Amino acid sequence: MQQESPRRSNRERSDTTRAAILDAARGLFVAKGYAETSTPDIVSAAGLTRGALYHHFEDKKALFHAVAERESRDVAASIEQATADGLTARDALKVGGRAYFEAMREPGRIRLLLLDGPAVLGKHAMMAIDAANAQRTLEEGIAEAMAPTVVPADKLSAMASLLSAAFDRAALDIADGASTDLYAETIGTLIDRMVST
Amino acid sequence: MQQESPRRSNRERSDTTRAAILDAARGLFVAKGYAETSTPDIVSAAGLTRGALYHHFEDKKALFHAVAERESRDVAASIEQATADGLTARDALKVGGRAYFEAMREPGRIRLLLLDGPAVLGKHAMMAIDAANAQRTLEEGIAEAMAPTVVPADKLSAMASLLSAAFDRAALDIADGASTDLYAETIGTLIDRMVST
DNA sequence: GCAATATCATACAATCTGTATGTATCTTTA
DNA sequence: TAAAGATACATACAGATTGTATGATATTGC
Repeated sequence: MQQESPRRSNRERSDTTRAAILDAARGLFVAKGYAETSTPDIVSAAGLTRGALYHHFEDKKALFHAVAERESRDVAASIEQATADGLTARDALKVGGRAYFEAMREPGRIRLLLLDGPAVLGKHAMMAIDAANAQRTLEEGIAEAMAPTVVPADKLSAMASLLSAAFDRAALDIADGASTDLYAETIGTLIDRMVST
Repeated sequence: MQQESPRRSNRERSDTTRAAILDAARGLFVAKGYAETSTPDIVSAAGLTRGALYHHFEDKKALFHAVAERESRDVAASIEQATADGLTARDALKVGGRAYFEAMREPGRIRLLLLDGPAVLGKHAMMAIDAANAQRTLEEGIAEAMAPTVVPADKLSAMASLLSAAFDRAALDIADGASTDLYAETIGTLIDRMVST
């Protein structure tokens, strides 16, 4: 019979309990929503107590922030991986969009990142979480796709924001049963026409 | 000195207290958000007690639903008024969009309809509230603008959804300080190119 | 090895939500 | 029109939740 773990470093202890809390919280936030999920539920699912939770996280909102942040990083990683190779800017936008749809099909991400996130953390915090760079990536993609035409920065920003909103809505509709292919094609046409001079 | 109101019908009593609760709730939901607003706060602001609130509304969520519904009706009325005259379908889309931006500048509407609404009531309930017809109106406008080209229903639905998402995002960005003219122009171009055959 | 600190559990105070109950006012009807 | 019932609203209560304060145990630095 093995000893339970005669000596674990603080770092190691913190990492495992933080991960346990994050995992349990994510599961419940996804299943019941942020508001309907209680901290007793979370720590109970994690096999801990509320003391651990409030030691590692400022409050319930900070815990949600950490969950959303990790989720957003995972989404960003999926997209980055899909668009790694040498594509034209226009194709990179389309391929990245499809990768985004695919990533957002992971159950719960819609709720975490598109529904509860903006309400709980505010639009500004969600934008900061949003890979912190999705907007910039889109702007660069659009600018490159429209080259050599030069678009003013504010106009470019507006186009990127609108395109990003379209991607988000597409993910929502797809989660509601709409066809991924239909939306990929519709957005593809939208991109083509938007960047055409 | 006037008598306070020696006799008021039940209908009249209900209407005034319902309105008082709705007004107070709207103000607090807008100022602090749904989650941070307590029912004691609401009825205190309305000069009533929680008994009245729970008599007229099933629960706090139902009260929010009523507030959001009224707000959405007001927005829809503004748009309808702006697009009443005989415009081409394409222009009606643009004018309607601008009217939407203008209507959404009314403080609080962003938070009620675009941030808290989807999280508190769910995407489905918000779509049902959404004038119940905004999506349909957009679909008709797009179809008419693209005539005589005939677009399959599901594709039309996708286009309308994406356009609606763009309008929502534009309203959000404008509330954050972006230029209304810039977004009106950018979306106008988007519409032109989207409906061009 | 011992003080200092980090990790986590337990206990507590302040709210908040929804319901149950009570009272006054209005409406129906015999 | 007077009693009976329904409606409008206030008050009281039970259960649950959040954040904090305090306590115990394990780890780390000196």
